[in-house]
Amino acid sequence: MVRTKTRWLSASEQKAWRAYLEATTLLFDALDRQLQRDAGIPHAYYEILVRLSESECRSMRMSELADATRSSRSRLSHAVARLEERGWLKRVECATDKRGQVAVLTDAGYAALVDAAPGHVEAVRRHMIDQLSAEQISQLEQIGASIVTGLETGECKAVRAEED
Amino acid sequence: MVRTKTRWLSASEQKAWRAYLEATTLLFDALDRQLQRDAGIPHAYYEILVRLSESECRSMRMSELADATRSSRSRLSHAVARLEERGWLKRVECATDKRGQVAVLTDAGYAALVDAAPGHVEAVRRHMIDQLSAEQISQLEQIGASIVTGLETGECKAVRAEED
DNA sequence: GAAAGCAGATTGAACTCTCAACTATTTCCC
DNA sequence: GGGAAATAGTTGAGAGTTCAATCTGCTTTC
Repeated sequence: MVRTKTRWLSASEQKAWRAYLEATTLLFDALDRQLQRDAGIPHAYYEILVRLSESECRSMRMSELADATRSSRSRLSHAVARLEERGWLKRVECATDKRGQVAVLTDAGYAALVDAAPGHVEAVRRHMIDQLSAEQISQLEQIGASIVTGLETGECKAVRAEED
Repeated sequence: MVRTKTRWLSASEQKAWRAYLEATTLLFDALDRQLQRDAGIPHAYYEILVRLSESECRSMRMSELADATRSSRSRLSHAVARLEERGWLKRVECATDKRGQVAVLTDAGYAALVDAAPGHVEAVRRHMIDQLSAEQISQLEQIGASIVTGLETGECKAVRAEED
């Protein structure tokens, strides 16, 4: 592999990257702590409950759920197993595909979510939304969307390029 | 504790939060994978090396390093232990405070960082910087700074408020 | 100048996440 | 139709993170 000259970050780019990194580290840690303390689950598990609660019949195929939560299949399997142990959801076989599993939120799981949501939303609001102007919030949405697009469309290209 | 009415997120606030969450999840996962693959360390460890490399004598007190990397003391202890096993840094006793330890980057650690940096910076550039306009980059810096400020100044207040 | 409390750092256990390997089923295609 | 390849999902091992407990040494206070 030919090593081309590294395009280092400019001073302003580095400053932005570090601010973003620092803010995100602090914020995500704070949110994880809040949820762990008040609901006994990490944020990743909370998201699983949220997605299930928002979908038809409070259920989703494992792979859909993995995509929706931006989680690996493996991570989701482990997480769902833990949540199942608590009785917050259950797995049932998929009717149309014998390989498939469908995760279904139970009433207990829904109740747990209803319980956890206010505290979590308050934390998101206090630590993030309330710190930003309306303008910044819409900027952040745009920024997030751009990054997501880049990562989604760039993956194949990137992988291929690295193999050259 | 009196439960006041939850201030749910508006549609636009929620959209922004989810875009940010999604982008960050994807981005951090991509960066972690890149570093793990090419340098054999997670991003948190990389940051430790960076901070040490930037400081006087390539060394820092453990607690300073923990603050600089926004890491818990415990996490840092474990991480430094791993990096020490590889010979990338070492711990020496602090001259002025017998409780203290100073982490020092070794030549091998510095070499590993020099090796890892180009790939990591390329990944940050490709997945984030290149996806954003110059304006968005400066917006993101501001947004990050605001969130950090909120979390730093808000912590004491928040804790106290919750105990009321 | 001793007791009490505080600060710096580490440890171990429990838990989450990643990676690679694996099973089972479906789809592709000749 | 039948074998190769792709898809769905799980599993176990190894590694990182968190939390609470602990240990040591500094500092405050009376």
